[in-house]
Amino acid sequence: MPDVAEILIPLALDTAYSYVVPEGLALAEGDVVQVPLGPRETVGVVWGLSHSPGGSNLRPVTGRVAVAPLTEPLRRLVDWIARYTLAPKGSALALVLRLPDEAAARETARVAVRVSGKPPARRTPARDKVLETAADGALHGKSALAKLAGVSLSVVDGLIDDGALEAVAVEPEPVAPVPDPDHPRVPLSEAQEAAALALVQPAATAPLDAPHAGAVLLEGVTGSGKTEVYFEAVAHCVRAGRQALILMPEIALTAQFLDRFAARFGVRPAAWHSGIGGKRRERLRAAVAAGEARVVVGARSALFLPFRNLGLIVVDEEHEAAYKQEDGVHYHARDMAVVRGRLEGCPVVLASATPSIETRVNAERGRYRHVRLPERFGGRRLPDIQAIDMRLDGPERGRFLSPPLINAIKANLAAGEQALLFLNRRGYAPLTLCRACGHRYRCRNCSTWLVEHRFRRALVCHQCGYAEPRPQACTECGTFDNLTACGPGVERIAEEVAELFPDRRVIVLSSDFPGGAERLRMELEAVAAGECDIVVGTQLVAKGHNFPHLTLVGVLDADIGLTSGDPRAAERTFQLLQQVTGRAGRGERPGRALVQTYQPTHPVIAALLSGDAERFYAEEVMAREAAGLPPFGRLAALVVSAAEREAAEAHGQALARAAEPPPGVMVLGPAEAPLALVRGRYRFRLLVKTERNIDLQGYLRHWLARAPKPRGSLRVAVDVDPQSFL
DNA sequence: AGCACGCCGACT
DNA sequence: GTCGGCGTGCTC
Repeated sequence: MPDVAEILIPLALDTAYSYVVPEGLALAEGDVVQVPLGPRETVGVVWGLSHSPGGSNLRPVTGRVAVAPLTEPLRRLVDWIARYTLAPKGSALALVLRLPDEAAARETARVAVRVSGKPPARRTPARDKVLETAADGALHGKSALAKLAGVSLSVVDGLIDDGALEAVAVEPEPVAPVPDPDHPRVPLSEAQEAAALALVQPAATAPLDAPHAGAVLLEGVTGSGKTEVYFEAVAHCVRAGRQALILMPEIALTAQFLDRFAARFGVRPAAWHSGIGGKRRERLRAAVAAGEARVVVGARSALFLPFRNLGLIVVDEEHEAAYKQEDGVHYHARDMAVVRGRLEGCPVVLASATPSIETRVNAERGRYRHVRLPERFGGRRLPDIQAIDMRLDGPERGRFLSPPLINAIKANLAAGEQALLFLNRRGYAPLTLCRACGHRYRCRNCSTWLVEHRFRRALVCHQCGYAEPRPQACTECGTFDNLTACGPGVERIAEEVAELFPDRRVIVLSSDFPGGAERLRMELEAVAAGECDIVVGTQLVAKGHNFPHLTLVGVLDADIGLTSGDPRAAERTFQLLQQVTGRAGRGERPGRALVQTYQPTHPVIAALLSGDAERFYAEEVMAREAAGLPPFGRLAALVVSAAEREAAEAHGQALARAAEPPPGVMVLGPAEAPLALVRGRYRFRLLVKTERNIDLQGYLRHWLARAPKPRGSLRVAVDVDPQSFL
C-alpha cells in the first residue's frame, strides 16, 4: 500500500497536491521536498500523510530538501493566514518558504590568501605589488588585497595558481552572536521596573519562570523608556532559553537601535530586513531554525522566520502602517504576530506611544492586557502643548508664521536650542493660479491641483507624479509672469523663516529631498547632532531619528487632513500631531509645542491639547458605530449597472442573495445601497465591509466568478474607492 | 510562479 | 494573410 503525501506548493494554489512517496523515502509532516509540477520541479512542504490503496496514477515525490522542516505552529500559522486573509494556502506558504534564492547559490564563499613563501614562477610588476602588499604574512581578503595592491583580481588568482599565495577558506562572520541577558545596564526607573515585571508576570499568582502567553499593549509616551522595558522581557525570555523576535517598521531598524540593544545585551542582535540577502540571509534563517539565533530584530517579514523555540514577540511601534502588506497576501504583521504568539504559546508585546485604534479597542475589550508607562524617564516631562488660535493671533497677509510662534522661536534660538516647524505639505505652494484670468493649474490625469516646487521649478501632481515645468506665461490667457502661489508648503515656510532669521541655519526635510534617501539619512544625522537651528519638515520628521537638541515644535497648520473625507482622517491626524509634538523636550528643559489652528475646539485638536487620547478614541469608536461602520476595517463596493432600472435592481438583489461571505465579511443588501442614475445607466452598489486586512477587491472578483451571471447589457464591476478604506 | 491556449489589433 | 499583445486556466 503506497504512502501518499499531500504537498503544499508555495504558489497561488488553494489546495495541497497528492504525490506518491517513493519506497525508502521517510517523510514527516513539515518536511520540505522537491516535487514535479507540470514540466518542472518545485519545492513544497508535506502538509499531510496517508496510506492509500490507490494512488498509482500519482507522480512521485522527487526527494527531501536538506533544510529544517516547518514546525507545526508555523504550518498552522500558514493555514490560519490563508483562511483569515482569503488568500490561497500556497500563497500563505510562500511567505514562510521562500523559493531557493539563486543569488545565494551564485554567491561564492569568501576566500582569504596569505604568502606561502614559495617564490612565483614568473614575476611581473603587478605580481610584485601584490606580494609586497601581502608581505606581512597576514591573511588578506582576496578582493581586498587586489584592491589594496591596485591590481585586478586575476593577478591574485594567478599567484594562487602559481603557488605563491595560499588560499584559505574564511569562516563566515557569526550571524547571530549570543546576547547576555545579565549584561551590566543602567538601572530602570520604578515605573519601568513595574511595567517590565507586568510584562513577564501578569498577576502575583502567575509563575515567573513561564512567559505568559497572550497579547499585551505596552503604552508609553515617547521617551518613557518602552524599549528598555521590553528589553527586560527579552532578557527574561533569553534566560528561559527561548528565542525572542522584535519586529519593527523597516525605517526604525537603524544602527541607533542596534547599538541600544548592544548596550543592554553586550552584542548586536541578528537583524533581518529586506536589505539582507544572499548567503547571509540563508545563514541567518538556518541559525533561527537551529535555535542558535536567540534574538532577532527584523522588519515585517521576520515574522515568518522558522523559529524553533519562540518565547516572545515584540511588535515595536505597533501603530505603524508599514506593518500592513498590501500586495500579494494582504496581512497586517501586528495581527499575525498575535496569532503566531498564540500558536507558539508565547506572549506578544505591542509597544507604542500612540496605539492604533484597533489595538485600543482590543485592549479595552479585554482581549489584550494593557500596561502603561506613565511618564518620561528621568523625570522629563511631556512637552507643554498650546494652541495658537489663528483667528485671533494669525500672521499678516501672505505670511504663515503667527507672532506668538515667531516669539517662541526667537526665545528658543536665544537659548541655543533647535526648533522644528511642521507642515505636512511638500513643495512651495499647493495651488497656483493666474492673476489675470483666474486659471488654476490642475493635473491632466487626476482631479487634483498641481503643487509648485520652486526648487525644481516645476508644477507637480502629488497624486500621480505628473510634472510640468512652471510656465513663464499663463498657458490659458498668455499673460506673462502673473502666476501666483496660493497657500504654504515647506519650501515657502523655509523662505519665510530665512527672512525672519537670516543668520540661522535652516533645513527643509521632506520625502523629495534632493539627493535621495542616502543624503536624507545623512542630513537627519546632522540635524540630530545639532548642525542646524530650524528644521522645516513634513511628516518625515514625525518619527525615526531622535533630535536631542530639539525643544520647540511649531505645528503650522494642524487643520490639514481633518477634512479629507477619509473616515480615518481624524485618527491619522491625531496620531501624526501627537508624534510630532512629542518630539520636543528631549533636552534638559521640558519642551514646548505650539499648534496653529483655526479650529481650537475641534475634537482632534482638543484631544491633542488635553493629551486625553483614550477619550478621543472612545469617541471615535462610538462615532463609527453610530455611522454603521466597523471601528476599523475596510469597505469596497460591487457595482451593478444596466440601462434598465429593473434589470440592475434584480441582478443586484440576486448577487446580494448569492453572497456567502466568510466570517467577518459582510455584504450589505440593497437597503444600504440605493440605486443611482449615472451617465445614463442605473447603478446599484452593494457595499462590502470587513474588519480584516484582506484584499477585498480580489476577493470580490473571485466571488463574482461564482455568482449568477448577468444577462444582456448588464455590467458588474468591483469598485474600491480608496477614500472609503478605514 | 511558469507555461499553455486563445482571441483581437498592426504589420512583413 | 501572420506576429504578438496579455487575459484565463492548469499544474497532483
